[in-house]
Amino acid sequence: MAVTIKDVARVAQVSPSTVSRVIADNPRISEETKRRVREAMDELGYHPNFQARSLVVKSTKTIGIIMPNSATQVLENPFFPEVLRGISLIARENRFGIYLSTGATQEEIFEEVIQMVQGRRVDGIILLYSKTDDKIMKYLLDEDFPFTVIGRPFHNAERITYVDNDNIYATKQVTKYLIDKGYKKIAFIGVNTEDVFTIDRMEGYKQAMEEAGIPIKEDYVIHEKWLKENEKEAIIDYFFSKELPTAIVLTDDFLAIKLMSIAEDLSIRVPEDISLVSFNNIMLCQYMRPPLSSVDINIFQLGLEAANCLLDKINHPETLPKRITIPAKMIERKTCAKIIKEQNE
Amino acid sequence: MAVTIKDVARVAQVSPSTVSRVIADNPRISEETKRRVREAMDELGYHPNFQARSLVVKSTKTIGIIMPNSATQVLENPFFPEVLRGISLIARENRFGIYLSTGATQEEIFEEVIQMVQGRRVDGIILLYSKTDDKIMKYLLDEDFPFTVIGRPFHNAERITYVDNDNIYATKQVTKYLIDKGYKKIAFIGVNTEDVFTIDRMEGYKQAMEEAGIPIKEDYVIHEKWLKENEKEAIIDYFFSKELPTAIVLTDDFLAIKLMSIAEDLSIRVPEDISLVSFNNIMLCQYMRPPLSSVDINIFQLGLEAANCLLDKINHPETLPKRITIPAKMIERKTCAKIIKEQNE
DNA sequence: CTGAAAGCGCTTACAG
DNA sequence: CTGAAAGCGCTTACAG
Repeated sequence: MAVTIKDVARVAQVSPSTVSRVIADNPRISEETKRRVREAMDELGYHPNFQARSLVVKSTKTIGIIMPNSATQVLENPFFPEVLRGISLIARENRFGIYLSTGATQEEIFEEVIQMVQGRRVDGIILLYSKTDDKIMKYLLDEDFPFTVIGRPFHNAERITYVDNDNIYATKQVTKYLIDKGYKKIAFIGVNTEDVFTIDRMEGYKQAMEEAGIPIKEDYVIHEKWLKENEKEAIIDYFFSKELPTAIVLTDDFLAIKLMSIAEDLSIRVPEDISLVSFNNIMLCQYMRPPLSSVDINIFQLGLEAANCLLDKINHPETLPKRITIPAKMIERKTCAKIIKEQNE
Repeated sequence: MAVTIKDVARVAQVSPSTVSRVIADNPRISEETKRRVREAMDELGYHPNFQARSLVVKSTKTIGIIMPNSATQVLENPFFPEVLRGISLIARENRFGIYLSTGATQEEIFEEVIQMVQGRRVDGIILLYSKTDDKIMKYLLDEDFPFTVIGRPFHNAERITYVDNDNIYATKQVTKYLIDKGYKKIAFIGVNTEDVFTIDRMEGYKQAMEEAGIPIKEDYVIHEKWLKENEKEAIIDYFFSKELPTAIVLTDDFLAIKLMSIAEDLSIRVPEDISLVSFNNIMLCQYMRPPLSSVDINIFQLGLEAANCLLDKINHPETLPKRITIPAKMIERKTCAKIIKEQNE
């Protein structure tokens, strides 16, 4: 059986209370007995039992991380490991552990969240995504449980601490960049009604277009599913059924990479025939040919700050909700042509 | 404060013991009182406290996952999310939670492992990697703590349950495939002395070459670092300082993708001038141009089986160590030329 | 400076 | 079929 505080007490010839106090390095214990107790601990190979400690101090020193549902392939995206790396850094520095959700559907995940908070498995939660329709945030808010979200909450944002890029602004800038080069036939690929960040990015695209006085063609705003789920043939048909855009803003590098491969098959040249800018700046962007221009959203930083905010909330429950904005920066590579001049039809 | 078993007992007019028994669905409790207790639980919104339960039953219902150290960029690799998806599936089915390591260095990770097992934070551990030099496995073995590894343990393999591909065999097949096409100047990129799987893959390469009677040129066996860490210029120099291989086996898709981009810059054509096969078959392979031939190692399955084995070990501590081999299968795409005939120099 | 006692929220023999 | 009691391994007032 594992060695407990009692065993140590016996060997060190003190009471269990005293052993507990030297673990906490209580200043009221004499150096002499601290030494003796520590010796005993080493001798026996004592390690405190976490469960027991948690039970009495009512803190688990672990943070729960809710991933997007693993049934989809969102996880193929390097976003996830990178954000985890940021969170890990802070967790480790503060000696917190990480407890991960495993649910495959929204419903399962919701159940897990309830388990985590009611079962006192974690001290706080980081939501790795923000959906337009999600019971979790509301639940957490109602329970007044510490949490933080990566992305902009669709509801109750003013009551929630979250960290996000300014997606509207960033996409506006990117679109402007294209407009300034002279493009007018600019499409936007990758909205979906569930993910708030895609909605924000679309909004930024629209604002830039409007400010430039370029009318937005409805079939230039394209749902993420269209590129993700369609067979190559369907996409090709689409491309040839209407006037091709000359530049495209995409919400995700993966979409851009898929599109580039299709373009190549169709002998549509990037950037000569069509310019591309996407988001996330995954490592692979630089290895594409041509190398892909992409907005670096600082995923690591997103995770790091989310963890920081959460710990802050856990340690100071009264801190007010706040928003942290992580800068995003376009990395120019070779998928956008130089200045061109385009007629508006 | 959270509602406890006592609160439920009071409302349902039974003893706490009885409430505990209806939670466990003990058959000795009458349906009538079960109903009453459950009503009380619903009414109060009762959820069992996990810490307390763990403490007495001495089981945490959570498995620890040890990731490779997050200081490096290994995590950029989609291997990780995918293996996690497999583990999650099994964990969830068995109502186990997942506790994740956060360490950035080998030493930190080792400390964490000790915490996990001594602090009774987890019931068992899955090691996501196998290194040639690693104290963790030895420690776990000495402690007789349930664990499972993904990859082949370099030491004590006969005493450890692990799941792996047959990397030697798989690489041998791939190399043979190239040899059968008529290649002789075949290089191997991506060994490193730390990761057992790269050593196994190199071994397979060597065996195939030897069996075909093709002498192995030393500078055709190339360390992973060479491609990962060098600047483009250094790599270019290297390529032109010696006779170019006509085919290359790479241990990882990322290496292949990087190499393809460099080749394109040098106007070395794939597959006309140089054929390529790599490992992992990440989603992006199909979007490369030309689409990259790669060995599908079934990452999801690797995770799933590792979790299965671990649960088996947790539930039946006496089960003997075993090895599970997950099949690997080369997905032929367009990076290997058709039959050619090559002179051996 | 240190110890005895109570308690965190559960489970599980033991008894009836 | 159900309850009282002891205990899991800790921490922390309270007392001295």
